[in-house]
Amino acid sequence: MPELPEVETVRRTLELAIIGETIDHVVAIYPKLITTPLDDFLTQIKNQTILKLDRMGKYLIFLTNDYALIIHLRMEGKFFIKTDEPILKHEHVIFKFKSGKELRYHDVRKFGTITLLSKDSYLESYPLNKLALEPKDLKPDVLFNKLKSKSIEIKAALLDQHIISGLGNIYVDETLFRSHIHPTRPASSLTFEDVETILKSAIYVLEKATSLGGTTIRSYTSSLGVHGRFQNELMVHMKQGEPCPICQTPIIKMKVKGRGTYVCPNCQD
DNA sequence: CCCGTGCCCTGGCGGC
DNA sequence: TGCCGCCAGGGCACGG
Repeated sequence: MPELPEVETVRRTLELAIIGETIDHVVAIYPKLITTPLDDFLTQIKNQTILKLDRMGKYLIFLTNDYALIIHLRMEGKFFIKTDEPILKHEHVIFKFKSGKELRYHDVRKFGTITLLSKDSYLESYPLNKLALEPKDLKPDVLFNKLKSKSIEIKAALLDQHIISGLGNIYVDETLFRSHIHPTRPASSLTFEDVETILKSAIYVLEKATSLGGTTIRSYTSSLGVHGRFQNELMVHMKQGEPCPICQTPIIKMKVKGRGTYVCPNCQD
């Protein structure tokens, strides 16, 4: 479940390995992950050099001479650097560099997306054109104004990348716990102070998690075998039945917008 | 426009 | 032990 801290960890790790590499060609073993027309994609990406790695919310952006390669890892996407090794079952797209190095996109659930857009218009194009700012860049009054007309639950709103970007299921639970706000509160019921608290909590949680290399739970580990350490800092996520670190009340698990959601029924209301 | 539902996909797990 | 069915979930298409 790569969210902002995991994607940023991938960005930092990959940066060291592929900046300056020139793509000879791409092998699309499972081409459905590529959302732009395949023939164009395969032709345009040839001879492009990786100049910079960026990130917006949960999107990874490889900037080349002429293009922006935009990748969403979704649930389990990850990268590996290899050279002439057998292709594994879940390696779906292989970027072959002129140096002989290979960047392999690995995704058990095949949920990820790979999009190639022109470098001069990618910010104005789907999917980045509708992406909201991430917590550290979002002003409380802007978020408050977006939330005050929403009837949806606050957790659903915080998962909506058009409202605020970078948060996913894990970090929304942690953010709302630290904010003492229940995930099912209608977004419109939040005060300006509540919204300020949520933003401060989100910024803290995301920065702390990023500094620890993200969270490694279940099947997800970042690319290149990097294991995060934020799972040791989780307060409520995956803690069903365990005592709340503040009040000792057992953490409960519930469904919110179809997502597994962990709450302290005493601290959050 | 707003919001809820179903879909994509496969490994892992619970139940029998 | 083996098999079946269901669950996990980010973001989009679709429909009311």
